[in-house]
This record gives sequence, C-alpha cells and structure tokens, in this order.
Amino acid sequence: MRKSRQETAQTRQRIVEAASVEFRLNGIDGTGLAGLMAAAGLTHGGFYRHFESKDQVVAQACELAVGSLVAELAAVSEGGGFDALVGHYLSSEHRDALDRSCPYAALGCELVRSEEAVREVATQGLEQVIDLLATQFEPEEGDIARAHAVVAFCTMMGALTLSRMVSRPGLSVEILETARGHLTRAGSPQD
Amino acid sequence: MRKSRQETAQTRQRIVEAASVEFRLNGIDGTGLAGLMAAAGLTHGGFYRHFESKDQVVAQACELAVGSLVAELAAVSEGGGFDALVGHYLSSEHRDALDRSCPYAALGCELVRSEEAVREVATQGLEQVIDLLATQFEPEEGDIARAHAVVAFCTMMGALTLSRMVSRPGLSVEILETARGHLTRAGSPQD
DNA sequence: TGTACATCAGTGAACGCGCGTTCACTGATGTAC
DNA sequence: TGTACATCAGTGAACGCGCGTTCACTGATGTAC
Repeated sequence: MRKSRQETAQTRQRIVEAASVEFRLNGIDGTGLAGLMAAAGLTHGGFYRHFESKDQVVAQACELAVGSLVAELAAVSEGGGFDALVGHYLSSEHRDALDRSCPYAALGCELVRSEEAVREVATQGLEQVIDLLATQFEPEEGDIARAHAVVAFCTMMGALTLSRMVSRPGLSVEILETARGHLTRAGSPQD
Repeated sequence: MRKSRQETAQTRQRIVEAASVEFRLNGIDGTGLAGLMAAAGLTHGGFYRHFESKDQVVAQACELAVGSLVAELAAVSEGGGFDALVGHYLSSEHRDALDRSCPYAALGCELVRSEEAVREVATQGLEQVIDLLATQFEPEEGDIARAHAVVAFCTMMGALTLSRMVSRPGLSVEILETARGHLTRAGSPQD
C-alpha cells in the first residue's frame, strides 16, 4: 500500500486542510484524531506516518488557517480597501462559515491554552494581519497606522466571537453592524 | 453522611465557584468532573446530588462568572469612571489572572459551541455589560452610548484574548496599551 | 532496462487512560408520631 | 421532648466510551545492482 512521494505529500496536505476545518468547527479539544482522519478520507492508524503528535498537526493547521486569512483579507482589501476588508470580516456570512473563518475568532481561547509552538504560529500570523491592516492607513504615519491596525483587529475579532456566542439573533447582527459602522467611519482608508 | 440543608447549599455554591475557576483556567472541555470536584474538596461521585449534568454546572458557573464581572466593572467604574474600567480590564494583572477573569475572554470560543442554555446566560450577561458601559457615556444620547458600549467591549474582549495568545511579551503589552489608549482617548467618560 | 529487495503509506486491532455517568453503601439529618 | 424511621449528601468502585498513541501486517513504491 505504499504511496508515491507525490501522493504522500498530497495526503499530508489533505490531513492538514481537514484539521484546519475540523478544529474551527468543533474546537481543538473537541476534535479527535479518528474524526480528523475520517474527514480526510483515511483511517486513524495512518496519522503517525505524517505527524509526531496531535499538537504538531494543530500547529500546521493553524499555520494554514492563518495563511488563508491573510490571503483572503489581502485579496478583499485590494479590491475595495479597508472598508471592504472590514465589511467582509464582519459579515453574517463570515460569522456563519465557522469552518472556514478567522482562526483567531474561531479558536481564540483554545489557542491561549495551546503549547508554545502553536502560540508562536499564532503570533507570527497576527503580526502579518496587523501589517496588512496597517498598510490600509496613511503610510507616512507608521506608528499611528500600526496602532489603528491593532485596535481594529481587536475590535473585529471580539465582535465576530461575541456575535457567534449570543443566542439572540438581533443582538448578533447589532454587534456586527455596530462594529462595522464604527470601524469604517473611524478608520482612515487610503482610497 | 447526610448534611444539613445549609451545608448542602454551601457545598453546591462551592462546586459552582470551583467550576467557574477551573473552566476559565483549563477550558470547559479541558476540565473533568473529577478534577472539578477535587478543586471543591469533594470526590467525584457526589456531583450528581447537586447537578443533572456537566452542562448544567457549566451554565451556573458562567452565570456566576458573568455576575462577578459585572459587579467588578461596576465597582471600578464607580470609583474612577470609564477610564478606570478600561484600565482595569486591559491591565496585565487581568490578563494574567485567567482563573478570575472575564469569562467572555477566557471562554469565548468555547461558549460559541456550548448548548443553548449556556449561550442564553452569556447573552443576558453581555446585555448587562453593555448596559453598564453605556451608562458611562452621555446619558441623553441613548443609541450612541449603546453603540459606543458595544464597540468598546468588542475591543476590550478581543484585546485581552489576543494579548494572552501571543508568545511575544512585547506584543502582548502593545495590544493591551494600544487598545487602552484608543478607548480612553476616544471614549467620552461622564466625569 | 530488469530483477531483487528494502522502504514505508495506510489499515485495523489493540494499549492504557480519563471522560461523564451510575450505583450500592454509609451515616448524619430531617420528619412523623 | 424523645424515639423510630425515611431521606439523602458524600464516598469510592464500576460502567461503557472515545481519546491519543502503538503496532503487526499489506502491498505498492523506491532503490541497488
């Protein structure tokens, strides 16, 4: 049953992609390796041919999810600037698409309790997100742009998490729209 | 070994308090009933004399933690207004005291995946937090005060979570201080 | 290029462990008379 | 108020289950000659 090098690499990638979805959907603690491998179309026994531990796939899945987030936000902002980026992040579509959404909002409090390697991935990704947001503000005011970026992402991430948590749909929408209105009016987009 | 009604009520309260601490410290999924009962000074078998299920103690522990948060924020703001409230919430002391901290920041993404009863407790508590923050702004502008309150809490909760997640201490402090500076300068406290 | 052998991706059973939950038992408390 | 009995808080063993991890086995792929 040995597979070619190319197939092995594809399988590994498929597991990491499935993990990034399952973790965001069910949480890290809430996702078992058997379910994870099943989601990738495999049986659980083969997991350790690709990873040393669950923690290792957590780190790689986070890296993938953070990379997707940065790429997605960059693409949206390229088309419509800061307002489009915020509108995309704070949309009900993003709120409801938990499995493909921002890993900071989907896994926030679990990442806090994760091992160092995972938190380093999260930290580097957050720096990228902040840098991306900072470029949306006036470039000459470097420090102010970065401060705006930090605050904007805190607000976005908090709003998305809280909007998912509340059981009253009206409040959920209020949180998203209030945060979006505040950021797009208070922010100073380039265009 | 039967206990008096008063002792029984005290024991129940002790379990809920231990639960609110253990859940914030280790997460809900990360806390077993045996460890929870041990933290309350009991053995695990007696748990079901007080609660129907783990979910039930989760809801009650959240209710307690949310009540503590509201009371604490109210006390701080009574002494020093909105700026003191924000300074307290976004302090490194609050960041590091995970076991006694804001349950929205400590358990955010786990509450999203919790059962309806827990999310209803979280929702009602969030309304209280928003109301408390809204009273810190000019009272005549009701809608604007509420909008400020919603945005402020999203920013605070997001900042606290992210400041705990990152592995670089400098970035952690930067997040707290940037958010604090933004909120205390942008906010319009009564005093 | 062809053959012989080593490698290893994936399977499925099995490991010990801790989980949430149940239960027989205990003895002090609460209740009925 | 005192006595007899029912109640039930708490203990500790046990339940089935799913967890992360290991392993013998398979057969196709990779390598050496």
